[in-house]
Amino acid sequence: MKWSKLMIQTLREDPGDAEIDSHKLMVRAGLMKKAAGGLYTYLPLGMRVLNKVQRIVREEMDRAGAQEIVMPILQPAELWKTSGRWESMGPGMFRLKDRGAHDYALSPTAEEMVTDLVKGVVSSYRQLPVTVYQIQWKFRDEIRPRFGLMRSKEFLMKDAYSFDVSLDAADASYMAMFEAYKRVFERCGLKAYPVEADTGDIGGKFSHEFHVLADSGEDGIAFCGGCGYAANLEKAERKVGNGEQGTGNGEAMETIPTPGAKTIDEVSKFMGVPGSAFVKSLVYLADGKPVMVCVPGDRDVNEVKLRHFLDAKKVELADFETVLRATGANAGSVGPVKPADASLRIVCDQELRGAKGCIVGANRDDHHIRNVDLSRDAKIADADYADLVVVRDGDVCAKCGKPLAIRRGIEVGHVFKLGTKYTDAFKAVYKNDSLEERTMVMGCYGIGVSRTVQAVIEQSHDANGIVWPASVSPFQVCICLLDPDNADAAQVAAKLESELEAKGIDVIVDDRQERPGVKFKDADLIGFTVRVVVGAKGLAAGGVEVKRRCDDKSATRVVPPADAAEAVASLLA
RNA sequence: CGGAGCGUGGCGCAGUCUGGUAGCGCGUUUGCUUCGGGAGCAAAAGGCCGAGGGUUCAAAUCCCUCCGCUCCGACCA
Repeated sequence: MKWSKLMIQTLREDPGDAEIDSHKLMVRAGLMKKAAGGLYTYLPLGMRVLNKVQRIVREEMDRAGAQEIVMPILQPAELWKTSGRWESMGPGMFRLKDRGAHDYALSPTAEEMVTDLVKGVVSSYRQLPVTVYQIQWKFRDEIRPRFGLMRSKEFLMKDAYSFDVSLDAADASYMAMFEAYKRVFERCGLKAYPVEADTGDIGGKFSHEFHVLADSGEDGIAFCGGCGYAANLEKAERKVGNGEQGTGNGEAMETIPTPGAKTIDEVSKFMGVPGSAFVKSLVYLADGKPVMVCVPGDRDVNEVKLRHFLDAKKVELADFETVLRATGANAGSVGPVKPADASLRIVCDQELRGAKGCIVGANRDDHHIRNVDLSRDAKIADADYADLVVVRDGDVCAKCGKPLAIRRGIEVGHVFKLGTKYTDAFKAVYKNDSLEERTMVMGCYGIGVSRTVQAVIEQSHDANGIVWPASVSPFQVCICLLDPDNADAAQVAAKLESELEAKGIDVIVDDRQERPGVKFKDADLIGFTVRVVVGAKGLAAGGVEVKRRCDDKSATRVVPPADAAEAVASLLA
């Protein structure tokens, strides 16, 4: 391919609206161009990368036994109403009407449609298991699109769905996808870590996310250096002893005025006591019902854990009026000791079990109580102590007791063991060998294909530009033809191009009438895996220069033109 | 949804406070010189200054409304 024939536009300056390196580089290197907020056009170079990632995904899905299909993006509301997600997806789903005023969604995912599909095709256990997948554009009305392809309104996703005869049988389908995902990311040149994750709105039994570590990542992940445990902060657990909170020795409670001090921080300063001596008390609404949640004063509530513990569909902080009614005080002065509503359920983080000498809100505006012994002074059921906080750096791993480290990650893939949430809703059943009807068991598996492209860049770039792994580089090789008007040089470049193509290596020849510096800068910026410099000066000195993008200048090798193709191939191997 | 900032040739920005009819760098075009890490000189093209309304003799600049983009936040008491 001749550079002069491709629509390539590189920019010398960073785009004004990009924050993170990978986003800036995608635009500067001419891989994509913003079309509107959260919407991008893939330019020829970016399209080549997207296609290469797709090819890898297809090969690994096929190898794992999944079958490719493609389902409509435009999906009738009825499907979504069957699962209940027409309501529960809320404003995150794009909706529109056809001319007959029928409601449709732009597919943000496709559990409903695929379940409806398989229900109509599979009727016997003999047809199971089956896993289908598609690579299709997905639409989500994100609250705040950002970071280029990391969170956009429209994105390319590979979504796969498995159907099995039983929960146990589904494990094999799950593991096949799990292994396929590891290979996909490895082949894309990515270090991606599987981490335990919450299943979120999609529902289901258990799941793993695949994360690429990056400071710009939107998720927090807890890693254990001891046993390898890795989990999203939404789910990560820690081990605690009992009664670590406070240092009391049975003194009587004492109410003290704390005028104007609302936050733990303020009260802590006012009283000259560290935040960890406090019990932070929050009033939540769990499916509309008020619950008080108590955690150590220097800890944050993990709302996902709370929701699971309360077995609620939705938990949210209560409004001020509810707080007042339940406790008798306004937010900032509430606590577990004798709230106004004596029947208010109080749940506590496990660390508070047996805690003595704590400071809590007094349920009276601008007052706190100290010397509180939770088991003596508050009405908390024994079963209402649970792990309810967000873990932090240095917490103790629940599995092995070693310290946890917190990192940021970009979620590039997610595998779920779904169970029967959708197959129940759609009555997707098969007949077993006794002619009895059984509900199929599902799994679902996603890879953010477009996000993966950007994650590769986020993980692999330097001050000069992108450093593509060979497997997804827009062109594996760039031949910088420094003297396009020099017949010898042009001929050497053309011959090398065809030799490389004969080896199945894709190559671009920079045949532009540009000075060498411009060509080098652009080659570094776009980041082609191997660069070959063909120039009259070099040829006169005996050869062409071959170098990998990831190597520094000192690694440049000069080889005779006849050996160049072989030298390039060995660098790509 | 709340807060903040921004919208000026293809890209990055100045000019807005203190109104007087638009400028810089990059890119583009042409010519000459140059030619191994983003060349120099000379000439040139390209902008209803986000949209609408208002104030004024006069608006990129002041006022109002709307639209778009970016960032932060969405109540951890």
